[in-house]
Amino acid sequence: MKTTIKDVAKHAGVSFKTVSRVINKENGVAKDKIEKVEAAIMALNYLPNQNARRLRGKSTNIGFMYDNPNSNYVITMLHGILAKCRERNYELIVHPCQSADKSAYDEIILTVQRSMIAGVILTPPMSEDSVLLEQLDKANIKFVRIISSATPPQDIERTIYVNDRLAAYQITEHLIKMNHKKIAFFNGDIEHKSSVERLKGYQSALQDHGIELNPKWVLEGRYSFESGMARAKDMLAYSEVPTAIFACNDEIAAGALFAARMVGVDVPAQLSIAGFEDSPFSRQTWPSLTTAKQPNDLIAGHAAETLIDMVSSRPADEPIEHDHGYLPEVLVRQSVIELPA
Amino acid sequence: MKTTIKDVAKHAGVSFKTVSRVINKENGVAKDKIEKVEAAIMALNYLPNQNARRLRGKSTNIGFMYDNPNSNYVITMLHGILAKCRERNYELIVHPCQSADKSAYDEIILTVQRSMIAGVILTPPMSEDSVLLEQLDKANIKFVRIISSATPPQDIERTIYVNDRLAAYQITEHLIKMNHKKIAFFNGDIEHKSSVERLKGYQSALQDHGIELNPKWVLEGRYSFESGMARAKDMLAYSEVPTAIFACNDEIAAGALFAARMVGVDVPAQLSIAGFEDSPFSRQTWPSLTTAKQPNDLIAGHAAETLIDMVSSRPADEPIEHDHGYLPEVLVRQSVIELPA
DNA sequence: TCAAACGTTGACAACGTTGTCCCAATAAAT
DNA sequence: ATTTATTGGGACAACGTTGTCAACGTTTGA
Repeated sequence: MKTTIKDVAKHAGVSFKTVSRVINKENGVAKDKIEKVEAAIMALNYLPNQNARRLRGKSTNIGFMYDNPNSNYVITMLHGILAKCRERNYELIVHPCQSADKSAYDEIILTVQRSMIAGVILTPPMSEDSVLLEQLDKANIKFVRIISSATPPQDIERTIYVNDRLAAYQITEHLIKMNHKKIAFFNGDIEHKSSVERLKGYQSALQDHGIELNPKWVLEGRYSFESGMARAKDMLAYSEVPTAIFACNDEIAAGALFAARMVGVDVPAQLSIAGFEDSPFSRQTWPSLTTAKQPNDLIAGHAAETLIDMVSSRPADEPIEHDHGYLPEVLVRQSVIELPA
Repeated sequence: MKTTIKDVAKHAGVSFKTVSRVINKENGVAKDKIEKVEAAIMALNYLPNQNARRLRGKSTNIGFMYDNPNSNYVITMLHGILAKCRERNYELIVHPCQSADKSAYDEIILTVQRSMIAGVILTPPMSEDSVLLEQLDKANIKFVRIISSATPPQDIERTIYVNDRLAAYQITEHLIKMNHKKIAFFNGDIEHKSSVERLKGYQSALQDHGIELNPKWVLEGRYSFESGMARAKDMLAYSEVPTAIFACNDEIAAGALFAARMVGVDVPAQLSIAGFEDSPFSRQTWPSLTTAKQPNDLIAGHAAETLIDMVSSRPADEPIEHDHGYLPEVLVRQSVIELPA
């Protein structure tokens, strides 16, 4: 038998409404009663029934929708979001989905409505699909999204952005400073904005350092080990082989590493490889991967905070500045070697 | 303005209770009315308010508590559980925790009570902590746990078990069949029952094949890359070096692989390495790891199903047979080589 | 001294659903 | 024809909370 607000009221010798006031920190309750009520709450180990609360008032659920095969990314985001939810006493509905199947969108919207979710957090690639965003707006569902962008997006109040372009620029620049001039780029899924951004960063770094881009060395592909392996195998059979590969993420880099080993090319002695994302295994390959680390926990926390502020309709404490978005940090490890000048 | 059950009733020309009956598939409603009500539900795009439902009736939340640093494991379990939850119309509260900090237990129990969670799913290592289990029982919280065991546990009705011992036996046997006789064992966290079980499997495989166990080759450690690397570095400096390593999981194996490469030992030519768990990266190391794959999605789904049956207090459809628990499957890849007989 | 104002408190309705009960209409049995 | 089951469906309470409003006692100002 659960203890209810009325049990507390009886125990404290007040009406149950007064107990409600104390719980919700409304003002207009005498101090001695507050103490009595709090004592009663302690004594009875009372916990408000969230369902009743939600029935009467507003929803305190938010959703996390994702369509990303990378476990590590998802878990990091999840933990960042959960931490904020606990802090703010919100509950999280986790909802993995396949955005490939566009009928999934209806299902998402249905889920949101059914679960009385106040708003959702979207991550790439779903966060970049304008069809989905429009549908959400039409269904009047609030959301905060995380995207890849080099400049503040228009809807900055509900968008957290990560400056992949600048980070890719820095990685490329790092390769150039190590005297690499023949630098290949292995792209990820072209539908992901991050891959486009990373390519742009690569391109402008080359340009700024007066290195001509060889289009044969810019390879399309996917964000997968297999893609990296296949592209590297192709490329290593070229008549002119680059001295370095900038892979759009660590999986691709690991695939390239694997292929290099298969055909007997030594990394980094004969070929340098850089990745992106700082996946856990990037530290554990041989050689370990030079890569860029994204502060995903911070990003997720920020997104959750923004969403909760939005749906609890109280003004955000102090709008967090985003002058340049979140900037991944370059991690120098062993897979890139310096060439003689 | 949300549409409620009464709007539907008005639209269908029946009382709202009848609508409730239709929704809950209670019998005692004429067919024509059922059709009318269903049409009205469609027309108004009505969705029952879950909070009101839960307030009146039982909780439809279950919890997933975990304390496992392995993202891939967690995500796989999560998805297995979520799939069942959707099917059965339950909601999942995800709750990562640090079981190291024993005060976390109170917090878990508090969370369960606050969120009106009907029951929780526990994974190793938490699922093996008798203190936690006792506290849950005392707090009258239902749970289903997943553990490592070679025989059916006493509380079989709320325990799903994975036969790590037999799988480890099979991996070891595989090594023996490849003519390895000097086989080292790199253990994981000794507090995890899985590591104890895997060690036992290793031991009895050796015994059954008349190979004497060299205690110097059984090394304590943790379930981590660093542990595998350190142990391998130590071991490769021994006067007598084994021809194969059976690592308690893939991370350890990857660490050993890394160390071998560091000191110039060729894998698999000079040293075979087998892992355990089939982590995604185990396919992507060079050479790819021979390992054992656990059917984690099935296991998680089974756990969720068992728990939901338990808390919805309806007898399980047909109790699923577990004669020997779930058996991981040996995956032969490249990191183990056959020795001349 | 009385009225107005204030701070404090409680009675009651409402949220949207499900469970209980009971009544009406029909079918079956006498 | 009358009674007895059986079925369908409605009225109402209940779940545990918050919002609204009125009433209370006390202080303040005229």
